[in-house]
Amino acid sequence: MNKDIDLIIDKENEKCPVETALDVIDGKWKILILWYLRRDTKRFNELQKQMPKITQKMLSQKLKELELDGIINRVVYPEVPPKVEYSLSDYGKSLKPILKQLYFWGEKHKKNKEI
Amino acid sequence: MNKDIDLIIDKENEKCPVETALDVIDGKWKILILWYLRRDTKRFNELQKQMPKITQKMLSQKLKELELDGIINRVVYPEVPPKVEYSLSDYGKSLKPILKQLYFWGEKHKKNKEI
DNA sequence: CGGAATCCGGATTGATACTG
DNA sequence: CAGTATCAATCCGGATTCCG
Repeated sequence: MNKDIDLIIDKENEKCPVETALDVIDGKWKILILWYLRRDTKRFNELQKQMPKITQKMLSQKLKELELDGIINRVVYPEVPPKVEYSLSDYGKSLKPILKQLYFWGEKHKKNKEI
Repeated sequence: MNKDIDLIIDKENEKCPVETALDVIDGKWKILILWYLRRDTKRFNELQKQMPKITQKMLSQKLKELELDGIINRVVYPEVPPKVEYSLSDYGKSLKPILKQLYFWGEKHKKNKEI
C-alpha cells in the first residue's frame, strides 16, 4: 500500500486508473454525499441538512447516479410520511480510503484557504 | 495517519474539510492533470497528448485555475516556437496521497467497470 | 509552431414552485 | 418527507482565430 506513485508508468492507449475512479465519483457533490454516508445510513432530509448548498434536484440526481453505479443502497419504507434511507454499499465502502485522504488534506490545508 | 474516519465527528456550522479539498480539485480534469504532472514537468502539448479527450480550451483553463490556486507552477520560455512548462508546486505535491488512493482504487475496480 | 482567446450551441446546474 | 417540474443561469465542447 505504500508503493510510490512516482514509480507507476503510464501505459499508452489504456485508460488511466485514476480516470476510472473519477468516472464514478465525478464532481463535487458525489464525494460529499459519500462522506456524509461514510458511517451510517441517512435519510434524504438529513443529507440535505448537512449540505445546505446542494439543491434538492442535485441531491436527488446524484443519489440516483450513485445508486445506479452500485455505490449506495436505497431503501424505501412504505409509510406515510415517506421514509427513504441511503447507505454505502460494500462497493461504496471501498472508497473510504479516498475520502480519508481528502479529509486529511482538507484538514491540513484549511487554514491556507480561508479568504 | 491510520485514524479511522468513522471516528470523525462532523462539526455543525463549519465547512467540512472534504469540501475544502474538493474546492481545489473540483471536477474531473484537474485531478487528471495533476496525475500526469505527478512525477515531472510537462509541456502543454505533452499533457494534451496524454489526455486525448480534453480540449485545448479546457486544458488551458484548468491549468490556469490550478496555477492560481498555487498547485502548479507555470514557466514560460520566451522562445519561438513557444514553450511552456507545468509542474507541481510543493503545495500541489501534498495532493499526491489523494492521487495515490484514486489510482489504487481505479486499478482494483477497473474490471468491474468495463462495459 | 505552441498555446491562448473568442464565439456559439448544447449539456449541467441552480432557484423556485409544486406534488404523492 | 422525499422527491418532480419548469425555467434561468452557468459551464463545457468544438471550431476557429489570433499572437509571439
